Amino acid sequence: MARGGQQGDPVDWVTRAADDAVRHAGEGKPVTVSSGASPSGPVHLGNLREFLTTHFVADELRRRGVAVRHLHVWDDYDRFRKVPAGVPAEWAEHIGRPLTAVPDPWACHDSWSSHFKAPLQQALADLGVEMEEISQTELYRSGTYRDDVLVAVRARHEIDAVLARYRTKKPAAPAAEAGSELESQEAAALADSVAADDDTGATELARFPFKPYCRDCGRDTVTITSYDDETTDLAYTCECGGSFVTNLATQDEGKLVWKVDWPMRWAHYHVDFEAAGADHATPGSSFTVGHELVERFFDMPRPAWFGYGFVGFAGVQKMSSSAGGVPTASDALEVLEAPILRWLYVRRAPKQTFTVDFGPEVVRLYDEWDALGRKAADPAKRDAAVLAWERASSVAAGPLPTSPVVVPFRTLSSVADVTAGSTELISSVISDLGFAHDSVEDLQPRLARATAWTASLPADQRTTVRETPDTERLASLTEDEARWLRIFLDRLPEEADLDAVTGVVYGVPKVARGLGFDDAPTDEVKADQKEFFRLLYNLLVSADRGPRLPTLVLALGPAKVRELLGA
RNA sequence: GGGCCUCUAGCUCAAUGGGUAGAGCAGCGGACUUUUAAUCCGUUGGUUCAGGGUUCGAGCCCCUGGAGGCCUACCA
Repeated sequence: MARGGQQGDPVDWVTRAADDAVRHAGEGKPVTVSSGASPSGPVHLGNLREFLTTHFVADELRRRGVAVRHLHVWDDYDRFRKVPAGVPAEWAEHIGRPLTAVPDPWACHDSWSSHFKAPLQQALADLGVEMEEISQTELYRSGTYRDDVLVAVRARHEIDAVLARYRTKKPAAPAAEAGSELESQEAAALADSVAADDDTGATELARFPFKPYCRDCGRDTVTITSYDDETTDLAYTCECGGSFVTNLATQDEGKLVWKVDWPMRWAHYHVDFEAAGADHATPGSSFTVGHELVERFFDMPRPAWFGYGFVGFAGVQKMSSSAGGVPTASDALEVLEAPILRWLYVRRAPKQTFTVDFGPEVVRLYDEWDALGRKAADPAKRDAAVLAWERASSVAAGPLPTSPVVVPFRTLSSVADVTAGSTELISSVISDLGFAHDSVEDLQPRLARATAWTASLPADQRTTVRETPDTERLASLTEDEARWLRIFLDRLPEEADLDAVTGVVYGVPKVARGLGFDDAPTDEVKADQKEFFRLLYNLLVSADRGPRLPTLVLALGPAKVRELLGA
């Protein structure tokens, strides 16, 4: 179909993934797409791809009228692995406990996991992502997976055989090949692995697919000592000294190891599509192993899937308020409108890596977005790029909020730069620049983004308005300079009027040379203008150049200008 | 060892199941009463890393090679 490139709707990766998911579920059946993430730290823009990739597929299905469930699994029953920088060393005590059982070091949430979930949940709401969140802690604890755990435990030998196949490396070619240091390390690891395989009892239990959290100390620092298939009693000892027996059919005190947990979950919820990060998408990794496990032991075809690439960051200045120094979705939303952030993730093929740039590129990004929006208004121009715009700017339920009056981001940020952040003043200057609007609200949400972005720029890229007059400079004015200032102050209108101010700014040197305000400038006047402008920049912003003077003067207001010019 | 991504204009990057290689910046020319990372118009500039193959047609698909980057490799 769609030959000749004539008609036919544009197609992108989302369309194809949605097709795959429908095929997997069966035509006409409800579709389940799933994402998963661990709240072990700040959920950064790389992790966001997990949520958004899945969301776009779910949203496409909703647009088609398909019954779809976007299931988001929080891996909050995973163990706390290490104490990150910036967290008190005492937290080492919690290593080995589930993330939901670790206290929040910042004391603002009820647990470690909530602390990192909460900001992301807000960001996702802003991004229009609707999903059903589930907590592995709650589900494991409530016994939801009991039967699935028993299935995995009964099949543990076969499962281990599968896992072993993926982890056993092919014997490295003759050691005579000398090889690098790395290779000899691998050889050593291989030897260990082979030796371990020869071991029977202890090793087998060491690879048990279910791991309990210690009933006493709550950590997973346990060693399984026996398991009885008849009674489903599992005995373990813990490094804390405890020694207990838990029953897999009646008690819920642990979880499946994660390579088994994943396929179990696919089967339990009948997941039709789940994307995987590049780290998981590699052969022999969790995904490929999981695919085999879900089909052989949980009796379900592997979900449709693809791997997605990583997200890089650039131009991060004062961004990234959260711990870790990596920008999060909330950080990005400070600067980017929600549709634009969505656009970054939908416009590229999933496998492609891309970089989110918080520096000067932001301006261009907004310009391109606005240009694409204009193109999208013409139905005849609907192509893949427009399709990406549609996916980014709205969800099945409707469009995401946009600024009623669209002003170029560059303009907003420049004005914000010189107006010390007062939105009323910005609004007024923007009006004077020719963007009519009824209230500040008409400029939102873009204005707030522009203000935040401008504030994040390094000082040398910003304009710093003087707080007090430059008395030294004022005391050493040349004769011409003094005359210009006198004329300027004399003529400066009290009303904010861009044309009037422009006239004065350019007219001063003319008057000084005996010409009229509206006379054409002579070469001498032009030279004087340069001098005069520099003087004004010196006195207003301590620089030789700066924003266009009429707008700068307007932005500062007559009172401030008079003060800085020594009136 | 296995896998993935990237290589396109001076720079940063587009080109979404093959159909005339495009933008921004920089440069150059011009306009504007205007030094400005807040104006407009025009314009220069590419053997798409190399070599083969498939095709009426390849930046795109296949093979080989090169350079750079990333991921993964029993207990995450």
